[in-house]
Formats: sequence, structure tokens, C-alpha cells
Amino acid sequence: MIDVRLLRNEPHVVKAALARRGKPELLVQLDTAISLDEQVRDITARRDTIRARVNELSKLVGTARRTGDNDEAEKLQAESRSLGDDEKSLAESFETAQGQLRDVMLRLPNLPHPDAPDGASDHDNPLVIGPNLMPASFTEHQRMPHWEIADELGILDNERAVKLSGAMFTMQRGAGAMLSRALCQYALDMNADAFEEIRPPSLVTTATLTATGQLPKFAEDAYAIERDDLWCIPTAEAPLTSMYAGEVLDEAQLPLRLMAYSSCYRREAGSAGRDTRGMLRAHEFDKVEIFALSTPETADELLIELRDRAERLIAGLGLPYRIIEICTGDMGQSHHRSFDIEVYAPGCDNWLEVSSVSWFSDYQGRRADIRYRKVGEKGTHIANTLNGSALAVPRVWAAIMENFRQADGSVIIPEVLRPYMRGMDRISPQG
RNA sequence: GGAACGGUGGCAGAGCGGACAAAUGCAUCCGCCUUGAAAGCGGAAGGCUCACAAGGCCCGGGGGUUCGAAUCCCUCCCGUUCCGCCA
Repeated sequence: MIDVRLLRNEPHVVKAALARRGKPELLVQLDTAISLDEQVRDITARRDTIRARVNELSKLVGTARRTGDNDEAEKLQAESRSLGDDEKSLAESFETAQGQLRDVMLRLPNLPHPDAPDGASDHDNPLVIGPNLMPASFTEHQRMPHWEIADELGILDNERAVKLSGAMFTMQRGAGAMLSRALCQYALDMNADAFEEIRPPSLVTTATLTATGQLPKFAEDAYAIERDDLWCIPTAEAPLTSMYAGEVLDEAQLPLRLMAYSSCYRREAGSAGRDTRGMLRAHEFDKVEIFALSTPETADELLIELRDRAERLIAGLGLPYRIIEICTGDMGQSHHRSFDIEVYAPGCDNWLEVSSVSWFSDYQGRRADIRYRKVGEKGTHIANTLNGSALAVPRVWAAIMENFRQADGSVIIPEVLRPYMRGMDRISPQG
């Protein structure tokens, strides 16, 4: 959530920042929020005046009763009773206005960072690093899509996955399954120097998914388990971010770095029918997420640290990649500043988004109510959150197939993964 | 899922219709004492809203009763123990 006080005190600043996202309807919502906030404050002031009087009267009633002045007590009670009715109706209008304000605020996106590049769509995302590790040319045997390669190798069985779970589910087997697990283990080990490993729950409450921004606006994209009022996590970002929800940390604890392997569940409501073959888009996939809680002062360098860590993983695998920065028109709702790492897949002839690293300023911290206290200072501050996919398995898996396919049809396994592959150095066609 | 008992400040724990933002202990901070520390003595100190003050709100969440609720009632959630079920 945007800070209501900022909205109140410097609406032009918020307007200008939000305008950069290029969606005029947001400015309309902003005006709605401003006028709702005025309403709420007006009602609050009136309601609190009445409450103050009721509190005062109640004390006087107590005194009167104790001294035996029952007539006086009756009189005061009558006055308090009638004020009570006014209070009740004001309290109702307060709830209504407050609820409306909250709903609008929860749906308003974050303000972009001043340095985030302007742009209207993904076509305007500037290249910031690379392309790196790009070979001079690709050979004919690399020009096969990974689903065909995997089929030859017998390591992907999506037909049976569909039998079990329906369209857009995948199933790896044999060396393919092992490769998925190896990628996760590799990503965790490479970040274990600074990140505490967490194994979070995969099902979370509505409050948890609201804190990160998936709810209420993007409910269609998440799997809901209505009977138990739980949601399947679309990313480990959700449980990691809310781990410290409602808590007040000491500044000395920051930055706090966490990482988690988890399965991720996405309905892909807006992308049904796209990328239905292979591993490019699935309802369930594995990912290792890295996460940090920080003060605003250290957040910008942490963003680069997370991005460097994600880059190191991809470079370590020897895959051709580039890094782009997300422009204001293409940014996710909670994002303040964001980078994507893309890997080139010669078989699909496409750049695949394999990692997204973002800074959320205090947008999620405020929703989750994560605060910290500075030493010797009264009061609290809202923490900043940052996260990134260290490694999203399926697309990296696909890129390995396509980049490292040999003339004989086998696929070389990157060296860094071999310890996790029981020493296997290549996957060869069966029979 | 059933039963019993619980949920109060950083922690422990009292209060069980009115003077309660809430005793007391521990921890914290500041003085005094001391060469320094400990002990001892004296004092300070919750969060949110709010430009500030005033005021309001916060005793697990929500609702109700009442002039007035931490305290009574309803409901939900969570915890502990026992039973049931079960990787």
C-alpha cells in the first residue's frame, strides 16, 4: 500500500509518480482514495468527540453512584444513552468509508522508483547487462525445441501429467526429474553463505496473500482452497514476506536474508493456451526464492546484490543470458524497481524470463505490518522488502536442453550440477 | 473431529463491571553510590491514529449487553493436555 499520509500531504507527488505507469484509470482511483480519506477523517473527528463525552459522562455516573446521588446519575445516563445512538451511526459510516478506502488502497499499485526507466510496455525495457556467454553461432543440433529433445531422451512425460492433473501440468522422470532437483539444490547451496534456508508452507491464508499484493486484485490467478479458506502459494515470496508480519524488529536485525525452495502454483488465467508444450508455462513448478527485509537506506544495494546472485547462478550454468530493467509501464503492481534475467533458448529461438528481482519499497511491508525500531528512537518504521527468483526451474531446465544438446542427441550437464546428479555428466537418448 | 483448561505489556503474571494503559517480578534505560562493576537506592519507559496538542483506539479477532467491559454473553481463531485419526 502507498502511505496514506503521503497521499494526503503531497497528492501531486503521488499523482506524478503513478502517472508514469501510463494507466489513466489509476489517477481516477487516486482521487477516489483522496476524497474517501477526507471523509474518514471527518467522521473520525466527530465520532471521537462524542466518545470523549461518553467516557467523561461514564466516569461522572460512577462518581454519582458512589456518593449516592442517584438522580444525578440517572440524568447523566440519559444524556450518555442518547449520545450513544449518534456514536453508533457515526461508527457505521466510519466502517463503510474506511472499508471503501482500504479496498481502493489495496488495489492501487506501488510508486515506481525515480530511476526506473519510463516506458509503455515490455518493448521499452532497456537492456542493462549482456547478452553474455552468447556463442558466435548456434549449430543445427541446438535448434530443436526442448520438448522434442526431452522426448528423445525420455525425461519428460507431460501426457501422463495431463492424465493426472489436466492441461498445463508437467512431469519429469529419470534424469529429467533429477535435473530439476539438482537445480534447486545448486541455487540453495550458492546462496547459503548469507541466506537462512526456510521450508515454508505451500498453503497460506488470505491475509498472507494480501500482504504481498496477489490479493485482492489478482485472485483469478491463484488457486483457492475455499473449504478451508487457504490459497496455494504462487511463489515462496508470499510466506517469506509474511514471516515477520505484525512484528517489530530491531534495526540491528536488518537486513534479514532468507531463501526458500518451494513449489509454485499459478492458474495462468490470462495465458491459457499459451506455451502449452514443454516446460515454458505450467500450473505447478519449482523455484528457489531469495528474499530480504531491510531499511530503506540499504535497499538499493540489496536489490543489486540479489540481482548479482541470480545472475551468478545463470552464468555458472554457462547459459547465454541478458538482464533487462522493467520500465514503468510494464512493472508489476507491487514493484518499486525491477530487473528480469532472460536466458536464450536456441531451440525455441526465444529469450526466456528465468528470474525477476524486485524492490517493493514499503508497499508490502505496510500491508504485512512489518516494522523496525531504531536504537534510541521512539516509534517504528515500516520495513522494505525485496525478493528475486534465485532460480525458476522449468525454463532453466529447458534452456539447458536446448543449449547443451550435442550432435549425437545427448545433452551435456553443466559441471556445477554434476555433484547433484550422482556424477552424471550427460543425458543420452535411451535405446 | 470430541473434551477440559487457557490467550493480558519485551518476558512471566495479577486483575474478573467504574478511579485500569492496566499491580508485581524479571529484563531495559537514566541518575545516585563505586576506582570500575555488581548489589542497593531513586526515577523513566508500550503501540496505533495525530503536523502538534487535545481527543480517540488497542488486554487473541469479531459481535452483543451496559451510562460504563480486560472483566458478563455469543461466535470465530490460536495454544496446552487427554481422546480419536494419521504420514
